[in-house]
Amino acid sequence: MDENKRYNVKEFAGLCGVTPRTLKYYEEMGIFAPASVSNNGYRLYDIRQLDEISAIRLFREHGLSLKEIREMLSGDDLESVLKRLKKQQEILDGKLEELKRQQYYVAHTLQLVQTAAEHMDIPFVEECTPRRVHSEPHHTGMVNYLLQGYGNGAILDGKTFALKGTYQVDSKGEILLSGKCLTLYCMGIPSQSDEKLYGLMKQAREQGFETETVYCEEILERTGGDQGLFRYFCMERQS
Amino acid sequence: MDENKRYNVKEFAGLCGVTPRTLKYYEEMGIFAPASVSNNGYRLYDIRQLDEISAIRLFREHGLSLKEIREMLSGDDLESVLKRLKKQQEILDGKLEELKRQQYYVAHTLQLVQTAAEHMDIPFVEECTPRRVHSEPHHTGMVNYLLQGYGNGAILDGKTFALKGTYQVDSKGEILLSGKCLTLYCMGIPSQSDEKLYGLMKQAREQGFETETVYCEEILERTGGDQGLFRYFCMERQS
DNA sequence: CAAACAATTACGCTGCGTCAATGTTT
DNA sequence: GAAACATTGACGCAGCGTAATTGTTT
Repeated sequence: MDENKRYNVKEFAGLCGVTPRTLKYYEEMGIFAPASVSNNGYRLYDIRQLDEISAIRLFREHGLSLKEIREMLSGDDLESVLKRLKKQQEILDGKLEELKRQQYYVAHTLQLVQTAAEHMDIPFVEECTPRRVHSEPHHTGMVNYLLQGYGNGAILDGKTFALKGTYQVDSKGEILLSGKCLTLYCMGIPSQSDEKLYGLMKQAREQGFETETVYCEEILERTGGDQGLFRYFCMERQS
Repeated sequence: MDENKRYNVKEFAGLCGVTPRTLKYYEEMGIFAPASVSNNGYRLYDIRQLDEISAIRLFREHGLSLKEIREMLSGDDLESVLKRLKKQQEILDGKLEELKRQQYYVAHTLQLVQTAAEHMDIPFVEECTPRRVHSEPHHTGMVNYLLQGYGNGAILDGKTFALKGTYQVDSKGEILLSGKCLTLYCMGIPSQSDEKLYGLMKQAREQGFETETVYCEEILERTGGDQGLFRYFCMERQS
C-alpha cells in the first residue's frame, strides 16, 4: 500500500534535497527518469529511486561530470556495482589525503601567523623548529608552506644583509638548523626592513647570539601591495 | 637578479598549474593582476605572485565563488590573513568530517555487496551485526546505508512472507536483533523471490533456526530496471 | 620569412537557477 | 474562480575552454 506511494516532483525533489529543475535536467541528460508519467503529463516518482539520485549527487559532489556519472551508473549487475563502490572508495581516499595535507599546512601557517601577530616587530627568543637542506630548490622565491609543502629560506650577511645563500624548510633532507634563536617577525620587503634588522642584530650581539649570518623566511608572500610577512632570526652560538 | 625575473603568461601559468585563459579571467574579474605590463602589452608576472594564485585555486577547489574569494582576499593586514586562515580551517574540518562519514558508509556497503557476491542465492550462517529499533523511521522504503546513515528493515511472516512490521538498522536506539542467523542474499523484488525464500525457510527449519519470522533488508535499491539486492535472514532460536 | 608566442574578441560548454506562458488540480 | 501546483521553453549565469584574428618576438 504505502510502500507503493508515488511522489510528485516537488515532494520527491524535497526528499532528495534537490530542486525539480535538477530532476528534469537529469532526465534531459538521460541519466534519471521518473518511475511513471500520468495522463496529465505529471511525473511520478518512487521512493526507491531515492538512492539513484543520492548516488548521482554524491558523484557530483566529488567532481564527476554527468557524462561520467551516466557511464558509471550503466550496468545494474553486481560486478558494476562493486566497481562503482571501489571507484568511490578510491576517490574518497584520494580526497581525504589531499585534505589532510592541506589541513596540516593551514594549521602550520596559522600558528606561524598567530605567533607573528603576538610578537610583531619585537625580537624574542624561540625554538627554531628544524630547518633542512634540500637538493634542488623549486625556485629562488620564497613560497609559504600552505600548498607546496615546503618553504625556501635566505641566508643573509649579518652586517650588510646581502644574500649569501639559500636553504629549504622541508620535511626531507639533512637537518641544517635547530636550537634556540632570536626571532623577529615583521612586514615589508627585506630592503625596507633594514632598521628593524639592525635592531635585531644589536639585541643578538647583546644576548650572545651568533651575528655572522641572519636567516630570512617569508611566512606570507605579498598578500596585496608589496607587503609580505617575514621572519628573521639569528641562531644561538655553538660552543 | 634572478629573484626579480619576470615570467610571461605561459611560463607563469605553467608554474601555477593553470592556463593563461584562467589568469586572464581572474584579471577580468578583478581578483588578480600581472606585476607589470610591458610596452607591447605583454603581461609580466613575478614569482612572488604564485601564492596569490595558489590561494585562489585552493579556495576554488573548496567551492567558493570568485566573488567570495575576492572579498576574502581583500585586506592585507594580519587580521584579515588570520581570518582567512581560520575560515580555511573551518572549511577543511567540515569537509574532512563529511568525507570520513562517506568513507565509512562506502566501506560498509562495499563489504555487504562483496559478501553478497560470494554467497549469492545460497543460504549461509553469519553473525547478525546488531539491529536496532529507532523511534521514527524516515520512510517506509528501504534505503541503503551509503548516504542516510541508516537502513530500514522489514519483518515478514515466515510462511506467507506478508509484511508484519519494520525495524531500523542504525547506530542509535535499542538493540533488537543480534546473534547468529541464516542469511540469503538475492536480487529482485521480494514478491518475485518467493521460491528462493521457500528454500531459505526449509533450510532454516532443518538447521533449527526460528522460522516464525524472516527479516528483510535491501542492500542496494534498484540500480536499474527493478533489480535490487536483498538480504533475508532467520535468527537462531532463543532457548 | 616561418614558427611560436602574445593580445583581444567572441562564442561554446556544463549544470543548473530563474523567469514566462500555459495547463491542471484543489 | 483563485491559489498552488504541473508542464515546456527559453534565457541567464559562473568559470572557464576553445577557436579566430591580428600583432610581436625569435
